Amino acid sequence: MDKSKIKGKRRKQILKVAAEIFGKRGYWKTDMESIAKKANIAKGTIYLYFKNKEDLFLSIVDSGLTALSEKMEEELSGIKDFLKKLKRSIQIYLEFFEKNFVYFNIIIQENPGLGVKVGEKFWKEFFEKFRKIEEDFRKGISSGIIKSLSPKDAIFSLIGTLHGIIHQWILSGRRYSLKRKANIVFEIFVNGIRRRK
Amino acid sequence: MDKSKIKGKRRKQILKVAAEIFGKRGYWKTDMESIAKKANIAKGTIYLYFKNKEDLFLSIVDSGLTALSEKMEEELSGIKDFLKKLKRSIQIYLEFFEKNFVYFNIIIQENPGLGVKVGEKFWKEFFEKFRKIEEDFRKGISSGIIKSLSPKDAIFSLIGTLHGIIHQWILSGRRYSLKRKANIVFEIFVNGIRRRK
Amino acid sequence: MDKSKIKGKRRKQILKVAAEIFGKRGYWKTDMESIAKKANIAKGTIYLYFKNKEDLFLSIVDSGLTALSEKMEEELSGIKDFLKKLKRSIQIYLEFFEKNFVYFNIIIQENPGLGVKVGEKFWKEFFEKFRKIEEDFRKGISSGIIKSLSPKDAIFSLIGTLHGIIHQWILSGRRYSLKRKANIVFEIFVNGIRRRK
Amino acid sequence: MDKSKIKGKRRKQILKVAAEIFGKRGYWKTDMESIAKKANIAKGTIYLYFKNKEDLFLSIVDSGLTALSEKMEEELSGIKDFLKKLKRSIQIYLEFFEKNFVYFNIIIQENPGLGVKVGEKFWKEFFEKFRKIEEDFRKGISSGIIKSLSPKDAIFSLIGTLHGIIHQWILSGRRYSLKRKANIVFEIFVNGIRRRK
DNA sequence: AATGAATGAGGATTCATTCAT
DNA sequence: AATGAATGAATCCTCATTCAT
Repeated sequence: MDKSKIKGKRRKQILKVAAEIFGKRGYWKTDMESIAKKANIAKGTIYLYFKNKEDLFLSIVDSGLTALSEKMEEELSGIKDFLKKLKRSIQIYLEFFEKNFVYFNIIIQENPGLGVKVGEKFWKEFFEKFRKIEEDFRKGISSGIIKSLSPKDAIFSLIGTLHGIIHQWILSGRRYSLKRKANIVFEIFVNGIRRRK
Repeated sequence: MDKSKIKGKRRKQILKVAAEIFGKRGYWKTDMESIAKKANIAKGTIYLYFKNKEDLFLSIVDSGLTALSEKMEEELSGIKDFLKKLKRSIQIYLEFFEKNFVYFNIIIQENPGLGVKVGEKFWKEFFEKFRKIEEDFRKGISSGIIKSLSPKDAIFSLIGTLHGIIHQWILSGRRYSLKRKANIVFEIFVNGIRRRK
Repeated sequence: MDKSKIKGKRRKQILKVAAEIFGKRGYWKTDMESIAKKANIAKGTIYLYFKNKEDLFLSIVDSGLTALSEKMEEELSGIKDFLKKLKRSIQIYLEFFEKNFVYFNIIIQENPGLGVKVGEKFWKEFFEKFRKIEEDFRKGISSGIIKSLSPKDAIFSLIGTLHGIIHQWILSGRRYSLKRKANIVFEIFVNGIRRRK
Repeated sequence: MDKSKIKGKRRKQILKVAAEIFGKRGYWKTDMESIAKKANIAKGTIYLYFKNKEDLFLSIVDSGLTALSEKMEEELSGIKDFLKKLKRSIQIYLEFFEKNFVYFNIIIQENPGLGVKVGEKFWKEFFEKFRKIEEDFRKGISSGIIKSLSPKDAIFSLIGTLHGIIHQWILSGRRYSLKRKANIVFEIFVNGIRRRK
């Protein structure tokens, strides 16, 4: 393994450990010392890979958003039918946070009051990448499958619904399978937007 | 005006000022000094009314939740019809956060990493008080008005949808009337849960 | 004693203690903890009176320069004769650093590499206030008492000579009276080292 | 070229680069990383040639003092006449710092608060080597050329005057030739500022 | 009750130095 | 000899909380 690979590995190791702690304690209750200790490295080493605490945190957010984005891109590219695409999106979303539930706190809830607001970052960047979904909604509307409503309203409602369901799952102690809830979200959401004759 | 009333007044003044700053800067970026200054009192005075920073913050959360609860209790008591009640609930919810939008950050988004988690507090306490809604859902199901689904799923979906819509409103710079969105939320949510023949 | 007086006193106490330590160890080897300890106060207290370490240091420089300036202003105002004035200036200068010799390190030698360079500050600000000396030199030249040479060259030579003498005094362990050297400096500067018949 | 020569070369290269940075930023604001980068070597390599940062710095001081000493030794050996010797000394001194002005900061001004004080080192070592000058002064006195004054006072005054002039030159942005000031220094020092009829 | 000066634990960050490769 | 990743001691500064007045 060459050096750059090792460097990448170390970086990832820090990201992983830090995500776990940030996810558990939140940005402000997490100190660099804890991350270093858990990663079995010295405090200073973190600063070789990340400019500062904020940079480390935002790198986690970024890597999370990127992972989710890529997963979606990859899985949805082949699906043409709007409703099937929607259903698969919901599944992927829930699967992702079931598997990476620490990211839910980090990406969605955490509001570190930094220069960049993470919540904002999520809502903006995520939808930047998924402007296609907005496009899909538009097509769905024009094809008569779904009601004539603002695509933005629809998307924010959907994401909101998903977050509500994830929240419930976390509060209940994550004792059931989150991705099984995909059907319910789909059912509630779609039969609300589906046009009836 | 007797002393206890004055004391109550001073307390409320602090709560109000603190809510504003917490709402703007978040829990961790807010310092007691700023609150004292904005309230034109000495730092030490805050500690006569609140045990510590956390207590002050949670008192704001409480007062917010109480205000919202009371408003709902008051407005919904006379309504019998489930769908009308639901619609009014949505309206009140949106009206409340349009008027008190700083509370959205405080009650919903802020995750101070304190002993008591605020998000948790919200989802738990709020629904504690609104167990009635769950009851209403049950009735709605048994009367055949709505589909047979878990009341919890339904409520979390609804609240999630509402938060999504509020989020969108905040990100857009609060440039439109939030309560006008009540119809859309109702439409999306209800026509999803309404049973069709 | 009213509060502002007490506050002024505390400030001066910190300045005094800090000057001593900065003078002994230099800017970079001095840590805030040491100053606090020697002043019998908490670290944080220093920050109530000074924005940061740099501010504290520059305040010392300022207070030193001001004290020296005021002393000179006060003592020289009544003297008309150029050579007498010059002699008195030399005496005051040497007396000042004999009494406040820690300031010699701080004001003259220390080069903390801060935004404001202290040496520069000294040479500039000090002479700003003593532009009169330059004026006096000009008069001395036009009246034929002294040679026709650049006043700036003369002043820098004089100050340089004084610093050389102070340096020698410090290196020798300050075992003799510095102000007794005033005559020698005056003699060398005014008449030179060459013997006249 | 044999190995020891290469080693000497590498050492000199580091000294040169380090002198430049130390001269510009001062001891404390200079970090080993910057020196390594500018010298196109690894940080660790510096430690093969110098024990530590302090050693590197003091080596620069030494090399500077040695260069100046050797230059003087070389140029003054043939001159017998005291005043001519004095004049040439002044010229060499100014020439040296005009050419190597970064050394002025390093040798004269910098006060790193190290175990060995550089200023002290300068005044002591330099005069150690130039005890001859003291001897010359003594001869000058006994031959009646110069006044009967303490040779130490005279030398410290001279060096002080020179430093004042160099300081002025640096503050003015080094926009004129420093060695041209040799005459003025000589004139002031030897004959004083008083006009003779 | 109110004040605000004082406290000091806590935490981010830097950087000289080491050492395995 | 050379490297540069890793170390961790050192240090500045913040801010919630206390308490004498």
